[in-house]
Amino acid sequence: MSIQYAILGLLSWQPLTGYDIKKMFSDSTFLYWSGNNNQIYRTLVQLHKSGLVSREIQEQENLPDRKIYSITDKGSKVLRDWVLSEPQVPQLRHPFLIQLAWADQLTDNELENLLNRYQEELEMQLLMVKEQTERKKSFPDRSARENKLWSTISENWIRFYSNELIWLADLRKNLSA
Amino acid sequence: MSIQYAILGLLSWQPLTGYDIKKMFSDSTFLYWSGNNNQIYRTLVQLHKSGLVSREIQEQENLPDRKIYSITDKGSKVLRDWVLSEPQVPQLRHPFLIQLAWADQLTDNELENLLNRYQEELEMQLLMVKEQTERKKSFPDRSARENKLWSTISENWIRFYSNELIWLADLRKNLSA
DNA sequence: GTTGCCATGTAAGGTGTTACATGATTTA
DNA sequence: TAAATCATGTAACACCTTACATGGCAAC
Repeated sequence: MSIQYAILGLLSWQPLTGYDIKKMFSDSTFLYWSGNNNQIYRTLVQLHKSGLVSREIQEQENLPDRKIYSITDKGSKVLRDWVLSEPQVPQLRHPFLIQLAWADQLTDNELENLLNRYQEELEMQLLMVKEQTERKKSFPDRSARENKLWSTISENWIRFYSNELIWLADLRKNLSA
Repeated sequence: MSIQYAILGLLSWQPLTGYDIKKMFSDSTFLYWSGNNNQIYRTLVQLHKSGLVSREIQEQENLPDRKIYSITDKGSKVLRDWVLSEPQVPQLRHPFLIQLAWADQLTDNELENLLNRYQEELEMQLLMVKEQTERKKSFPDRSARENKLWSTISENWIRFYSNELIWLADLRKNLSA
């Protein structure tokens, strides 16, 4: 899946500039792209070319013009079709498991050290996601059902890191047994 | 992280051809690359150029020569350094959450249908990972500690999909409440 | 007689990243 | 006076994927 549907989704709420979108990406965990300029600005141009978004240009003094993008009817339809399309299972890229796979060459101390460092990383991520959920002001509130959906999405990430910590604790137990 | 350390890891067990490696990738969940030719054969050439692997060529009649790659001392060192390097938190690409994020426009029926299809996908994946763990003959057994590490790695994937199913059930409860 | 396995490789393109570039305004 | 924010964009390249190409052998 490419970034374009995520952008269409954001625009389905409100008109935004590329800069706004970029910030929303980097503030959000579940919109998992880095939010780099290259991709966002190019995608917006493409969406505009395909008629899925419209563009209003606001001139500014001493700053580049603001280009405010809005979703079109066609864009809304494409978004809806995508939302109804075949759900994909999450893709997990887990380099740490690959490190572990060949970690038998390490001493017990080195291995323990590795596990400790991984645990720290996880705890940091978990904290970050929790904070994000608290703030969450970057996105507007909507219907009751939408609020449920959104809080369940945050919950998904929190559980992911929590479960990973549980798994890690079990790994320690298993190793020392 | 790129595919090269995974390949070095496989070669740290035994000499292999590109074709062998390709099969191991496509048989394995946690080596999460597609195992396509282009990447594997090119990476092997690069590893060879950098002196991290050596290559023995076995001629065959009527078939392309087998190129059997083995890890070198230098390669073993590089692998070890990588295993000891800073663990990275897993990268989760979860397009379904993005679908859900904009799913408020759907009717209750459409949403339920979407959740059902996602559940089916998850159950299929879970089955596949479990079967893989049962078979698991593609990789040789080693020390007791290594066996622990490997079974914990499989366990990580099984839990991931199981937890996702639990989360999905909770989402249903939450929506109907 | 078609499918799958063995074994190599190439072509083309999609998707994503980091870093570079500009330049005024506000904040610490 | 250094950094962050606003706002656009480009360059270069890393990584990964699907599909194409060859061709013999074995199995069903």
